[in-house]
Amino acid sequence: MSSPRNNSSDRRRPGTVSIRDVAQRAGVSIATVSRTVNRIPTVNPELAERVWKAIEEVGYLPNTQARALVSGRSHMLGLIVSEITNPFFPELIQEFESLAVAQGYEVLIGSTNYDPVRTESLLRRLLQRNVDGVAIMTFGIEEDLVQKLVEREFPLVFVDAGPDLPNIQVLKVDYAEGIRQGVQHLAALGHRNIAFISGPLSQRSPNARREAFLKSMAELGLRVPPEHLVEGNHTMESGIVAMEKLIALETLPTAVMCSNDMTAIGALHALYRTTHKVPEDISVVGFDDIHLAQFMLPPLTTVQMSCKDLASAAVESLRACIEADQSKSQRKEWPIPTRLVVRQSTAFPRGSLPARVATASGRQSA
Amino acid sequence: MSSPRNNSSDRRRPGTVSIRDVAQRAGVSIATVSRTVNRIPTVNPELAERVWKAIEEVGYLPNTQARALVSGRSHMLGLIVSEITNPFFPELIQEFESLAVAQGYEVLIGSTNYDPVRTESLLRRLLQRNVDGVAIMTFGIEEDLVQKLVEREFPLVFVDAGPDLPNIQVLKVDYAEGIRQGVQHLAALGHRNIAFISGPLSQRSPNARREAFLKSMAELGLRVPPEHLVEGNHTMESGIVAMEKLIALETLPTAVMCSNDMTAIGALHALYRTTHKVPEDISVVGFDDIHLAQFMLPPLTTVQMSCKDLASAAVESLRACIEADQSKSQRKEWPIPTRLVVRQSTAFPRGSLPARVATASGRQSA
DNA sequence: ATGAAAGCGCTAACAC
DNA sequence: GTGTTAGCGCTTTCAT
Repeated sequence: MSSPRNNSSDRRRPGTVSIRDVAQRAGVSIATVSRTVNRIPTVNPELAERVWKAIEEVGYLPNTQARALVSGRSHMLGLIVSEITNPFFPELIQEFESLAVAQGYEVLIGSTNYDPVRTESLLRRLLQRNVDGVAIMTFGIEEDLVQKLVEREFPLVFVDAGPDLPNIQVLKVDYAEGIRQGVQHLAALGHRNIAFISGPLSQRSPNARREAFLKSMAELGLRVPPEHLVEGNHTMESGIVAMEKLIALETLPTAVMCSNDMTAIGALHALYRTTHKVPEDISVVGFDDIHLAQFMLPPLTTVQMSCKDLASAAVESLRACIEADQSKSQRKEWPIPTRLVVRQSTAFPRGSLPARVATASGRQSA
Repeated sequence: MSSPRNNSSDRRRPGTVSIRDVAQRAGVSIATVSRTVNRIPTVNPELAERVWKAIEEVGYLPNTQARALVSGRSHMLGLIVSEITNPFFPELIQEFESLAVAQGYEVLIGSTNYDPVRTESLLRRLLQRNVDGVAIMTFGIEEDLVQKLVEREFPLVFVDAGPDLPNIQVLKVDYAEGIRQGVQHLAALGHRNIAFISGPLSQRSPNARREAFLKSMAELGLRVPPEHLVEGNHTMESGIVAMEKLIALETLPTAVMCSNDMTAIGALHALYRTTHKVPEDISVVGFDDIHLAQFMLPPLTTVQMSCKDLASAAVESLRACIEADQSKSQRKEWPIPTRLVVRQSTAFPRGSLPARVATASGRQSA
């Protein structure tokens, strides 16, 4: 009658206790322990008490892997970003993680680094790990790579755009409105000559931002000469390069709208190396409102795309998708609002009456 | 004789194929499939061929959870950082992740946000997920929280310091040398009046840096008045506050050494708001060499503590620990070197002969 | 209400 | 060399 299993044998890590240890200690079956842990209401309160006590005593922690294996749900979420060193993402990740953990999910983070090979292997890893859902927050990913996830009907959430399929959620950032907020702000200050530094136009979201800029300008009846449209790639370095191109122009625009904050920060740096002062000679507006923006010199006026909104919509939509009856889950779009945050990188264009007033009152230079 | 198991039943995700599907398709047993996948050399090449073909055809991906359950190894590594939004960490994470993935490990990232409650739950999650090892890169964590990990003999790697136990690896950053490099650089330029902005002194590593500063100054026979020792908390905000305290002093030091880059960046900001110019009036040195440092205005002179070195030592030591015979794994220290990166936030103190020369040659102002 | 037992997908003895 | 089988730790019928 002796049990063939020896609890302290095998490759088990020392100190690891299983459900059986708890059952034995509490003098109940493992089923009862399982039910107690999962708070099934039918367990006798007295037994439950004993079980909890035993759990405490032996330091039992349910093994997530085993749970996942039998339940078919891993309680892990995949989060795919383009590049973790881009300051926009850590803030998003942090928020996403907090929310996910609060809902009982673990997060597997992967960055594509814009490398399709890396992305492919990343997706395979997520599949093998059996994540319950994946948030693809890369602002541009090759659609065919996502094919496998789609086939297996993984709940998926995209930013901006995604295949038109069931089980897919899309976070729609209102670029049109966000960019318009920036442009209108500049126009309201009196700017007519506004340049735009875009992100990589091979991607969807940067493209949407550029289109939004052109549309906003057209709405105001403002012309945008082609040389005022410079392509960057959303890095600070590319912002520097792009701004240098603008500086080399015969006539400097009086304001620059940027596709994201890092670009704007690059522009600020390029300008710092010249005699042009921000905002006196030229105004700069960013997009994203990353943490850094408020600490720039001068603090950056920018359009806020709330990380919190983005992250919470992502987690929420995935959770809904996962926990809903599979059959009735369907594509849904979640609007993500934007708002203008006015700081000190924008001002009236030099030479306008309000600018002179501002100058007279000491705003001009430190 | 009909199989009781129906492959397309249950909660299994559509498109999921198991080892049995492959076995059936290839006309072999599941054991042979397993052996093939795990590249056991004894399998008949002809059969292996058939198995690989079947795998390809049905799109089989081994289920990591099941593997982990039976093998006792999850192939997951925990990575604990203090705060993912601190720019130092994303770079570390990125490197750590790349290396871990290259070794076949997944990474579970957690940030403590300096919150013991959060940290506790984080550690519990890692335990439940059965990670194979944990890197604690927080520069300061309550030791008793790590107790459970230690008990279960999880391979652990710490930065700077950790309990003196087997299975524990320690990454020793050579602060003494790093800080000395910074101080010597300043001294070589002619600075005698050097202040220090520290990190939170309740933590080990900031303390070590401060001690190193005092020692380096003493070595040079330089006195440090108490008001030149300001405590910050390694954030940009605290750097601003600390620098403001220094600015309020009767005589401004001619140079400031900072405990980390974010602090130094804060100092730069505080100075920007005044009439004091960097580096003409005051030199600033950071520590870490985060990505941002090179893009500051002016680019920050700093002491590099290589993320790559740190990450690779962490992954390598964990891997060694995990894959080694448990019995012979023992505490080991891994030295992490530092090196000075001279940029443009440091110069000769104003009034010294070389400074006048520099001024004359147009270095003074833009 | 509780326990026994059947698996979840896989690896590793153990037979042949 | 290959197949059979016993679990890994857990959840969940199905009896009782």
